[in-house]
Amino acid sequence: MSYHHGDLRSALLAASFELLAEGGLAKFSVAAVARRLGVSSAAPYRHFPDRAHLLSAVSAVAARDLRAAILADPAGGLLAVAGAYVRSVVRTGAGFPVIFAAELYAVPDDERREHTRALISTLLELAPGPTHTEAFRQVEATIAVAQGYVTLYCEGFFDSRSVPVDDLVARAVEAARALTQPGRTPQGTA
Amino acid sequence: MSYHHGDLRSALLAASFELLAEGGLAKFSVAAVARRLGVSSAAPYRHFPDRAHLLSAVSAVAARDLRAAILADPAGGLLAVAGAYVRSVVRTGAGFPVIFAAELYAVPDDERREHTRALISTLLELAPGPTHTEAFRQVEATIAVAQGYVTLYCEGFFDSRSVPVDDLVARAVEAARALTQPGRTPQGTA
DNA sequence: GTCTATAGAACGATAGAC
DNA sequence: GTCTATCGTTCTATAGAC
Repeated sequence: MSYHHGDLRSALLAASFELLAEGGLAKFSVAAVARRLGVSSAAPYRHFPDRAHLLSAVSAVAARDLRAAILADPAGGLLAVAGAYVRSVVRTGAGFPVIFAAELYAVPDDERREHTRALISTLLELAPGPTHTEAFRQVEATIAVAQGYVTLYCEGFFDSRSVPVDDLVARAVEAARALTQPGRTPQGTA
Repeated sequence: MSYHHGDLRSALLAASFELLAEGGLAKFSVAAVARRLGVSSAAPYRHFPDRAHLLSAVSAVAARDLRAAILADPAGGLLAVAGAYVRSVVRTGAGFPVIFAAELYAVPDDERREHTRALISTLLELAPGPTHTEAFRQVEATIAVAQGYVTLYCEGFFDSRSVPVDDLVARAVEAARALTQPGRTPQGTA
């Protein structure tokens, strides 16, 4: 080992996203990240005090980038949320289950908290409303269907070779469109 | 240790579901299952040759029970699929990501394959169609939204104390209703 | 059919050399 | 700031006693 990197911190984050995209949180480990970069397993601990803080930094970047992707999507509104979510998360492996991972709740990282707050705020602004509660439900449903497609895709339920990401995005957007289409009657489960 | 069980095999399956419901696949391990039952970590290997075969048996039971729950749901059709899926999977922890886990693909277990085949078959029969392809897409979307709600719920995105399972089920069913409502125009993403 | 004991691997994290 | 080396833990799986 003789790796001298200019910015190991950034490299660790990039490698973390690679690992997450390939195998999800299950395959993520500090050791694996270090291995991928050709540095010792101790090196990451110079930049992050422990595994949780590394994941927290990953969460912050994921939240920031996801928000940016949503705002840049020409579809706009919740359709942009669904489309950008599926496309981003399939690529980075870091969707809500990583961004809001339970193991991060107790990690005091102001930067992460600021980025996740901004993300949620943006999501709510993109929902048509009319009430705050209703907007929240619309965001919920949109993220749920997008995350659902991502989960099934990443777990191999779709044949990833025969279903390109673009098709997956299209299906999620189509589902999101149906979810918020006006004229339907939201009533009980009976 | 002095545990003599009449049917350790069944107990191992039950304990596996408990673990999955509490912590998902991440917290599942043969050792943890044994620990929960108060038996030695070697005991499970008398009933299952390895971890993959234990999980395969879990998958078979999950597929069978999920199919039964769907068929027993008075809502019928894809609404029953969404409702029963959310309710069952929140309780058992074993949804599609477990039933069709990638690590099971190479495990030759005829019983599991038969149960999963029957499940898929039932799902397709419940979709309104009209074409086979369209039915498949409808099932996909329904499972995606149901799995999405489950994922967000289990990852703690919802406050599990303030959102009872019944509410979660209701929201998923409502979303599924929107997904298959007639009159909408399935077109491209533009 | 369950136990004790153990081998071997992966991981989180730390100490100390450089 | 990275390395080597190491400790303690958890896990999968096997061997052998009972």
